[in-house]
Amino acid sequence: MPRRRVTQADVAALIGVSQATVSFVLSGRTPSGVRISAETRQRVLDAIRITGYSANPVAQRLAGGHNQILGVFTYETTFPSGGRDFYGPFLIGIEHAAEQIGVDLLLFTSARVVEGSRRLTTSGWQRLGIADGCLLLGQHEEQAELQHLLDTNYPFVFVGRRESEGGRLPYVGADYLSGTRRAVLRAADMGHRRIGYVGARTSDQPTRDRLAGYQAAVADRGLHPTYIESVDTARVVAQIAEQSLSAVLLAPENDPDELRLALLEMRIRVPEDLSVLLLGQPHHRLPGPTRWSGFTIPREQMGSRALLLLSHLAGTLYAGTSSPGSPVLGGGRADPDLHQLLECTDVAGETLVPPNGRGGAGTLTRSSTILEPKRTHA
Amino acid sequence: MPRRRVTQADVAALIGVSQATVSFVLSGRTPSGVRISAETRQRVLDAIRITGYSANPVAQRLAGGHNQILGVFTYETTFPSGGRDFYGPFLIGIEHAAEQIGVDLLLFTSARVVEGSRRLTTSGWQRLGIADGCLLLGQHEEQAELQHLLDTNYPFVFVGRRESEGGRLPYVGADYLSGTRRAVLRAADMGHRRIGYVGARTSDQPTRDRLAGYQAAVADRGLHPTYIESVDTARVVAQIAEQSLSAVLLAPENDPDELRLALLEMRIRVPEDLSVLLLGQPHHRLPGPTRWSGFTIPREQMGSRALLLLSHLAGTLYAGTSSPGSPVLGGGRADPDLHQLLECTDVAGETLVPPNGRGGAGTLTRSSTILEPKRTHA
DNA sequence: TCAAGGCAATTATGCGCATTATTAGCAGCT
DNA sequence: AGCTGCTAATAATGCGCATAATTGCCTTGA
Repeated sequence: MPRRRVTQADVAALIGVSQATVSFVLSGRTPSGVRISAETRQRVLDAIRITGYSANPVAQRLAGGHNQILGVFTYETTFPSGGRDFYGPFLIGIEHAAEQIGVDLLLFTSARVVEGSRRLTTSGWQRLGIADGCLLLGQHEEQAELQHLLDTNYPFVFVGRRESEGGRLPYVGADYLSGTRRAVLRAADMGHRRIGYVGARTSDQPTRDRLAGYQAAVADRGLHPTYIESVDTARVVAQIAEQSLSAVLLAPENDPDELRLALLEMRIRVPEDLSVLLLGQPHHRLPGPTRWSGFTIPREQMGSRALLLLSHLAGTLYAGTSSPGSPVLGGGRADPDLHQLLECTDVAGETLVPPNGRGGAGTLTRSSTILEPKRTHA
Repeated sequence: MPRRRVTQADVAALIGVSQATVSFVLSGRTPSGVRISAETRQRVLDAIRITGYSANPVAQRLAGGHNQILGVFTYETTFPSGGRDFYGPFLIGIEHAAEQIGVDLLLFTSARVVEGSRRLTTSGWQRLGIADGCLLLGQHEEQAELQHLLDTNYPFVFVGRRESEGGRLPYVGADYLSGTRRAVLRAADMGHRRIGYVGARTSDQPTRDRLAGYQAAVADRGLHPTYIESVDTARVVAQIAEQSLSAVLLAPENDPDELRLALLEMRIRVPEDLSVLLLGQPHHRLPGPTRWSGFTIPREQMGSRALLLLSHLAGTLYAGTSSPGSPVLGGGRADPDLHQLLECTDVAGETLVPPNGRGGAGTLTRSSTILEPKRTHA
């Protein structure tokens, strides 16, 4: 057993052929009119088995080939120490898919951190090249960086929907829009008429999608939209009371447990006085005992689907020595859809019930005692 | 701006020197009597700044250098989907350290899975070479594989203690032994005389360490050791009653909440009738509401310390263009300790109280009603 | 008998960098 | 002048693989 790793040259020498022949057999491709006889091919394969040869991914990559490594770039720290981790579920899916298709995952943890989020600067850039392609997770991407990505023709896939001119950014996202829409309809069908939306007024895609879904569904049912910006919990509670809402949709940046407590202080019970629908898993802390109604994002599935898509785009799929020779040039000339939207999973939960007193709001008396919040809002 | 990435040759051409000169300036090393004048060095550095050059990690590695990539090999799936993840906390620490020292993390998710655990087979083997070194996490390692690792002189570090002849396996572990010892002493100092140990009878290092700690502490205090093997919860409960224990140490493979419930069925309340000390975070499911006494493993710290150690061993630490030229050959000729044991963190918790009726066990009447368990044990 | 053409493979080259071996230039000395 | 010794750099090589360019051989047709 040689201490040095076995190379294609070793394999070739063993059966008296050239290194190039081994390479051709391995890749299955023969770009320049090269032919390998069935017999030679078999001898090479045997020699590979005997020597236990396995390609050096580094050399493969340097020579312009693929190396079965896919990158994962997270704009924020991948594994946050405080509270629940946001990327965890995605990574579970990603890892699962990676295991399935036999690729390694490269986490770009070395990227420079600017203003709390990682950046794809020139230096970070070069490092991407190690992998055949890269998954991008997080919200803080910059336009310039994306442009660069597109320009270089490097395969990448966003986890999470990304609108772009010409639909040039590939992504695997969750369908917040129809999820939110269904949430509204569920409440409406149960008799709720005053259904509010509580969330941050940011311009990220998920927020836009949720708002669009809310708006559309409310219009559908001839209801009146009520937007509540969630900066200060006390304020949110006050507004809910003022507007005598009987149900609210809660964007995931809210902390539902905190809100519930604050509501309780104002004698508004969930769900007896107020139904609550969660639009995705809350970002904050660990889940409490409450089974919130609403929907969840299929994060694991998003992760694995994204990796699969990326793998297609990167052409990282001839794996073993099996298939005859799928074309692996270009970038994603095959079928996989560049824009995949996954359905959100509705959760029945226990916080959606018919409106109080079966009439609708029944909140008039309550609201009168509540209009002036005791808390000062900083 | 050239579409192609900037290479050392480009930088060199810009100021009219050779590619080798650039390489020398970058690495700071001059193995064979090569000298670079301060002036030239400065010009090179300027050119690098101007062009935005950044090394190609792939080429670096192929040419026998380091590439600031450290591998992470987990014998089990890194991100388990069922229940709580075991590696998570380690990874948090690992990532944090990686970010600090500016290295990327390579997850070997492509390794073949044999009998439910990943293997470092020959093929998996080759892939390790991509990284400068590798972290190993998990219990299912094989002797042969480890031998191979040592033979090839590839830098690696175990997360978790590993005994080995000659102490050749580098690791960063938790001091289960003294942690367990302290747990016993805490109970004894509170008046407990009958302190049992509940755990699996496996031969892994943590179990051996815990048992050693238990044994030593019990002997210290002149107590009698009671070992209870945890296969069937009902049986465990029965034995606890039979032996009229007033406190038990619970190895982390037990599910404390489940045990507590089972105990309750036998009218044994925790902690009134039985004090319980947890020897590390339970492997199973999410933490319940109970604040268990005992200790926790500093998993995050283990992760980051391990990565730091690995980084030393791999010589992955000249980073920027700063230091004059630290020796980077050999393997870990510096100070970092190859065997690091981290102290476990004691947790006061609410399940350790003085023994019932201040006398010791006070369990005689209780045990008589309990001796025959109602459950059949499969 | 010789060119044309297909087959089966080989040789050559380069990816970007680290590193060894080598060279050019010059001062100081005998 | 010629040699040594020193500084400051360059040229050359190889890592292991992918791939373009090329070669040798054999069959076929005229």
